[in-house]
Amino acid sequence: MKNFSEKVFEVVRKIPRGETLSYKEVARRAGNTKAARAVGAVLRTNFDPKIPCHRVIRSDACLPEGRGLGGYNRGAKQKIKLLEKEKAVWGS
DNA sequence: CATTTGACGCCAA
DNA sequence: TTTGGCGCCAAAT
Repeated sequence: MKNFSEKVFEVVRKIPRGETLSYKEVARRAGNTKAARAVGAVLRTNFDPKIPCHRVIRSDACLPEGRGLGGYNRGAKQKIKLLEKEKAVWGS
């Protein structure tokens, strides 16, 4: 049994290239479906290039850019760029 | 140790 | 359909 943050790191690390998971999904895999918020808090605090946190997006990311895909410790701009580069498709 | 903040999500009006 | 409010969890102050 690991701490929530550790589980989150594992799940995010397991995300295959070109795939995207919502915070809710990651939280669910981590053990708490309602901990979507906590997932963001952990990812924001812990920097780690081994963890493609840019593949973790909001559930309502399909909405107008006003909300964006969520934040990113390296800049939301970079996050979107990476997703596009990975040919990842999330909503639409 | 208690309180506030925040990369979220869903329900109600 | 769009806007507002509530709930949940973990980390920071």
